[in-house]
Amino acid sequence: MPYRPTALTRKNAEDKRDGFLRAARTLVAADGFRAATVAAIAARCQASVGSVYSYFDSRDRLLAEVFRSAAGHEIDLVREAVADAGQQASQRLGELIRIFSGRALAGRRMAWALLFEPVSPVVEAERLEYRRFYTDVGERIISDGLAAGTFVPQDARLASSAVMGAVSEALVGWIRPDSAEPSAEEQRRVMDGIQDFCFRALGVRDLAASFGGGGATSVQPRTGGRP
Amino acid sequence: MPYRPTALTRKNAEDKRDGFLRAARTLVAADGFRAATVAAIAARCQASVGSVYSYFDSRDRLLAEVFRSAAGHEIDLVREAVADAGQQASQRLGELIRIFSGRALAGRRMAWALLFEPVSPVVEAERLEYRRFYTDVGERIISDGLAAGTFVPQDARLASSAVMGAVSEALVGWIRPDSAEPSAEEQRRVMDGIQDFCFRALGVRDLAASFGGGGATSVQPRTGGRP
DNA sequence: GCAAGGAGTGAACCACGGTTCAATCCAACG
DNA sequence: CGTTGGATTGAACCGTGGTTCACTCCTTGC
Repeated sequence: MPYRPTALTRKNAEDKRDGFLRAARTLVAADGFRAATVAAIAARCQASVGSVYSYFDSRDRLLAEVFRSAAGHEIDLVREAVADAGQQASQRLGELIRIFSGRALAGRRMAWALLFEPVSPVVEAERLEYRRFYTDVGERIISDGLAAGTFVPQDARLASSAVMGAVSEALVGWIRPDSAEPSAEEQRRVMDGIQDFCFRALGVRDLAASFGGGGATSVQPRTGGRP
Repeated sequence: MPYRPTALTRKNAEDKRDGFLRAARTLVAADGFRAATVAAIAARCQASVGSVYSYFDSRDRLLAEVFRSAAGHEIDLVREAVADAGQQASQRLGELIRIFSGRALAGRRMAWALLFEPVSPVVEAERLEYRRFYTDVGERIISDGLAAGTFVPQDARLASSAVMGAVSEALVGWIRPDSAEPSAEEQRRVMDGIQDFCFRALGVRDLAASFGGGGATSVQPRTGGRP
């Protein structure tokens, strides 16, 4: 508020900006981007509509930033999990799939918003990048697995896309806004099913060697008995 | 136009209605549902905006009908191809995948509109049914294959969803409005890749017995040498 | 106190495309 | 011909939600 702009004013301004972002994020997590109107965001901060525009060029940019931050958080978790999973391509891909699905099932509204909700082109551009990240990570893992002979020969990029598609589509029924929340038991079954599906698709060999032997996976390329 | 409503007037009215539907469909096929504004539809029939509303309750219903008809046509083709494919579950699923992908790659704009374009809730409801059809057909085929021992034990519904997701996601990069048209060679590669991926995921056994042995598929659940 | 000027306000504005409806047209009947 | 009434017209209307901007508020420096 003084003449010279800089002081702790800077901090206050940043806090305010952050407040708007956090408010928007909360709204998105609860009811999707659709619900994050400028009026709702402002109201949640006990601020006026106009003040939002002194911190953001437009609603689109604000929402794009919300998307980037929320998606970035998911990405970090996945990246971390994949990094901690060791060398085995199958283990790394398993982590990718499980963390991705687990997070989606845990935060269904947000997952739906990030993955499926219709959004403006500006936000859609963020989404494209976001999806691309997963496809890239998947491709890298699959390429490694291919080189190591863990997977059956195939186009890594195509396979990665297909994996992401399979995961997304298997999830969408469970995270749609009007769908009922799946029980923990169901969640486990879905996640296991997805992983098994993808592992088979990639042609994972000697699963027992990769994992403890118990666990979710029941991939038996040739014999296949009932669990 | 006479007092008594029925005559060949009936036919004329139906023709007109059909004209609007066809016009809308052409617009959708060219630029998606977004482009099918009431004004554009009317203009294409040299009619006025208002006249559209004497044949349809609302734009949404009109577009829903367009969706249903376009999607219905696709469904017929798939149903037919699957029926002609014989008993083998793997063959039937192969047809489903190949016809679906082939059609999408041949009519990219329409495929994008039907599968991915953001649409109003009313049209989205049609889409849900449309996707459901494919998932149902897939599930039935997979169940049959499971019973016959053609596929490895798994949840048929989940697997069907995953297959449709894998197919869709593998295609989306090629049918996005701003993507370049893939060459025939690329199209073949994509379709083969998708089918192989899905077959492996399902754990198709003794492929050579199902098919001629040549062709695209190169599924080797255990041995898998380099091509 | 008082002037300065940045921050905040919120009602008005705008864009957009679907929807309406009073006016008009016109083929068919007597 | 004159009348009838369904078909057609298209300009005006509306709902929605993002965006603007003239005005107020309030802290700071003198």
